[in-house]
Amino acid sequence: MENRDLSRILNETADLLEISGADSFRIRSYRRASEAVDATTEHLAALVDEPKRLLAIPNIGKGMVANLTELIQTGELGLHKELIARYHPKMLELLKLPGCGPKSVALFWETHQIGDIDSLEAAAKSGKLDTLPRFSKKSVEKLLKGIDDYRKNAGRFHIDAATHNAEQVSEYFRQLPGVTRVEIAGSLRRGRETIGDVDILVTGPCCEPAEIGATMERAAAYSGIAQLIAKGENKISFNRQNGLQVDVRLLPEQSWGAALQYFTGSKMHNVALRQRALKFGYTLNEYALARLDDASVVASRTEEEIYAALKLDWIPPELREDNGEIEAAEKHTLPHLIELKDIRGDIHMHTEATDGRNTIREMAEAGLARGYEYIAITDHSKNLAMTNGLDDTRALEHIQKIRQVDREMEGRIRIFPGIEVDILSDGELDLSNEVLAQMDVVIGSVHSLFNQPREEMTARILRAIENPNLCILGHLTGRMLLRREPYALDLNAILDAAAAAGAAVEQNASPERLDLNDRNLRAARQRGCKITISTDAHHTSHLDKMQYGLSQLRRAWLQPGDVLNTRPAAEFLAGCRRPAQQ
DNA sequence: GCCGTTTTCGGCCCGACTGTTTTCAGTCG
Repeated sequence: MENRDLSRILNETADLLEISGADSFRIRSYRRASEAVDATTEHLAALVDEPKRLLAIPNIGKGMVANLTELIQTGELGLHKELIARYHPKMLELLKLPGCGPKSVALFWETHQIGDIDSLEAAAKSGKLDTLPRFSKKSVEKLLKGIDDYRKNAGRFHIDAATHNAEQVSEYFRQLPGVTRVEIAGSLRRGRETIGDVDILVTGPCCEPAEIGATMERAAAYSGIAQLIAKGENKISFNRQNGLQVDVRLLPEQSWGAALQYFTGSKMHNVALRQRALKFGYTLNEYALARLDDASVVASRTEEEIYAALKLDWIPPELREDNGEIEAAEKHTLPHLIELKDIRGDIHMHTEATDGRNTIREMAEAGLARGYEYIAITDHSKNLAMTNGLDDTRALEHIQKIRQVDREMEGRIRIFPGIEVDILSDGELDLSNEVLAQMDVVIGSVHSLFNQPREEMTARILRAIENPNLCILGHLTGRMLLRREPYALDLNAILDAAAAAGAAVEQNASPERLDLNDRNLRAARQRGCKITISTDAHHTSHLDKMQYGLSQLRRAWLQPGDVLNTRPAAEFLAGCRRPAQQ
């Protein structure tokens, strides 16, 4: 069992305990344990015979070791199972609805035995909920809207979970006899932020007619299959434990390039490419680019050959959306897309001073290990009381500590003092301007405004942009979680104001909170808005998430120079200084 | 349920916002 599965079950147990009205401190213990398991780099299932090492993990005590041992040995947790049985298997899904917390879920269950979204929707529509305390017509309407929004995203997975699963499956196929190549295709290869299902392509001598039957049998024997959906001659489909569907195709080597191109998509890109093929007197499908007249193969072994035969440069998968990439490939004007190695600093991270897990020094070492030239420490401000956010006094002390560690690192990596402040309901920031002026990086966040009407919220952010101490707008669209629709705000007005004021907008690379999608990013660049990317790391391991946010930047055709933290330290700092201050 | 004790029981991050509650519960971060 993987760490993330252990972590998930502990977290679900916490949710269920919360619905059952259990002691809040016990619930918190399960959540902390879940986080601790997720943050551990060691494979915990391998430590099942060494309880002392499990016990050494912070927030894992005797009770949790027993829980983990049970989970690893039996694949189940008694308490988790018992609570699910008491309620409904789909009960936890209700918690994913916006504004629907444990108290409401418990109320729905106690009054009407509602345990899944379909029943909740039916009850809401029939007026059954109107009699419940705290449920007016308006709140029921809001609930129904939430159900609609949720369904739009249901069944989709964040890019990191999909990548993790796809890599595990790929690993299995790579070690099968006669396999020479395994590649992830589909929307995951194109770097979409959420993924409906995963496409994996396999080729090698194992896929020749004499071998393919045996190979398919080996594929079906994979232990990572939770539920087999279909098994044909050259394609197998199955669900993973978490419900993610994976399609694996066994392909002959000679049509590898055509298949990779075809199954990478997107649909619109492929349509445009096939039209272009017709103009040249060719036809394109998943097996080959071939002549229309005599069906002879023009190209099929590699993507490069196929694009070249269509008089096109090879197009990076992230651009294959029929957004002008074919014209650019024809004129040799495709952008040199930004890459991980272009990023010189991760400029949004938290430490143990607030809700991070590591020290300033540990974050700096982790940044150094990833080859960064600088980082910015941006802990929370006081408005986020739950995180022990910094007030003016503590913020000033924190600046001193950050500068001290900066000196200790002796130039191997620079550490800039910063802060993630909250934009308050009046558009002010929640720390004094005297203190903010001493920070190199001030990120303004809209944590507490998420439920505002569009005009209100936009006005508050516009007001905050007027503050010259604000360098970067963070969490801008509020897509903090997959379940939530973006904040209702006038993004264009905000981008215009930010561009005029010299403030940057932030792409948060953490997969569950990719704030800006490719369209937003394109709009930002068109307006000449500064753009940054960072991980919002709360743990050293989170720094690895940079790659996921990067694919959105690539999809927006961004080049290294478009992103502020691809610049050397001095240029980056100059970019953070607002014109009003210069 | 975890942790750290002036060690085996008591403490454990809390403020802003919303809606409908005329005084606060629920949700969120």
